[in-house]
Amino acid sequence: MHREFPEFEVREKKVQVHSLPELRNVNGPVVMRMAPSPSGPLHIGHSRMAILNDEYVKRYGGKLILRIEDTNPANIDPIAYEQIPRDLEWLGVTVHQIAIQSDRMELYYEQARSLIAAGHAYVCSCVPEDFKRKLSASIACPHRETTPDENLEGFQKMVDGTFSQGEAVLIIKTDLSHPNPSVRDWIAFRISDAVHPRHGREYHAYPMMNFSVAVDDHLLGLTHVIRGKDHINNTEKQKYIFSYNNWKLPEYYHYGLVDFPGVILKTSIIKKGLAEGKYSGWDDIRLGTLLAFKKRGFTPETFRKYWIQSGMREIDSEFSVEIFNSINKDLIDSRTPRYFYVPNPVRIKINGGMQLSGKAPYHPSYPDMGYRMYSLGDDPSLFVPAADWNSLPDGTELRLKDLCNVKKSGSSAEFAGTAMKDRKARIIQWVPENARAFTVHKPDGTQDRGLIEPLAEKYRGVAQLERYGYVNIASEQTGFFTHP
RNA sequence: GCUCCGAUGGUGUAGUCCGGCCAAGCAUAUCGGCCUUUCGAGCCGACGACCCGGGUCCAAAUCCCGGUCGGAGCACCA
Repeated sequence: MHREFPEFEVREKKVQVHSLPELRNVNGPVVMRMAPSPSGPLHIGHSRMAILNDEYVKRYGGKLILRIEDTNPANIDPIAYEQIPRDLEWLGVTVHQIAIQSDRMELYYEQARSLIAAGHAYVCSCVPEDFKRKLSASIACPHRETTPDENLEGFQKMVDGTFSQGEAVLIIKTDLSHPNPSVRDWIAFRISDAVHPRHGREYHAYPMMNFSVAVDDHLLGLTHVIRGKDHINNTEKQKYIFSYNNWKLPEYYHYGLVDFPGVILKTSIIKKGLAEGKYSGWDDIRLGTLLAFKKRGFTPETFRKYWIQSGMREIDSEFSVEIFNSINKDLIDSRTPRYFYVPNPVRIKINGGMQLSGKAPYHPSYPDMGYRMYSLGDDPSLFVPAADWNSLPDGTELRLKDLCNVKKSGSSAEFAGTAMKDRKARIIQWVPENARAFTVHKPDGTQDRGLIEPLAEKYRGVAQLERYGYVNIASEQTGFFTHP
């Protein structure tokens, strides 16, 4: 359109504003929560729930409650009580209050008694198979007609340990003809003999998630609940508790499930691997834990950007490593120094050179970061990547980056000046003879062994190893691969 | 099987509630160009999508019906 006067063309750069939709019914501050089960440290899957809730609390003001749902004593790893808050802190998630469910047992008992007294719950001692059979046929079990007094007495026996594991459960009456059989008369309490890491054997009757969640969502004053789609049916069940008590329902949102191809997230698998010595720890970089991403040098802001960009719709999706890496690269690149690393090195001698010296910027876009200077002397030897060297036919001219041109001649190289003349020549990295052995551990469990330039010795943190990738340098000899 | 939900380019999404400004925006990937002593960054360009079939309407990605495909849940896990 403005071809003739391109300088007058006003180009408005559209800034991508990926923001989350407004929540319904926000009147003043919001109260939200995240509720991981304490089976281990948080992984990337949890980070979505944490970030989304945190984003909204920060947008509207209010508070975010971390609720640790430790009501199944058989599935608790004590490490979680400490590690989950640390993981959240690293993510930049602001937790205003922590509620540990196993410390709130009396509240659940109280609510249970009140529902029993009102005739909304009953103690059932049917064998599970019978119970299920009856429910699927929409038939009431005989215990459903027990009087509130008898049920209160029965519940007391569950609580004080007169009944033992498996002998009785407390059931919430719902609707026996509900189309979804799992919503019909669901279990609110069961008895567990397992030792609870915080309370030992103090309690026998433990609330099921649907009961404690409903009670807490109300008592803690939740205004909005954001959680995964896998909870849609649970929401349905929990609504009965709200309705029996005439409690105001929070606004519910359920985001779609994310498939993380090839990422190891399941705590059961991780624990098995840890026990077998297959993984070095919860931060083993083959895992999808936040600890592992941290170790690889990812910045927490990457998680936030990624999940905001993914939105909150109910569509299931596949996690895009590509986009995740790209976000991280964009965030870290400008403050990441450059170094030379030569994986699988081959030694070459440069003939005909004079006093060779190298001068390479720490960051080409930021000269103020300085330069790496190397004096190599006459006819020096150095190392280059075998993959590059061997793929070039004899006689090819190539450039050793920030050093000089050479012409390949067997296993040595003829000096070919220092001027940039052939812009098409391949430019490769190199390291001097006194380079150090350096191993890069990669998330697929493999390692690359090679040589890193001496000036990287003191550096710790993520560096861009030119033409190789971003690596979190952890020690003089080892680094963890971040991404290409 | 039953209940519920969803479907926009290779990938991730915006738009769908309240139909028209959407011959569909952004990001990422790929390809090409510029720049650059990195296969990094930056800039420019190209590529590429509304699941299918009906219906309503002046007008449908958006509403309705049917189909297909995919997902979640399914009862002493959370």
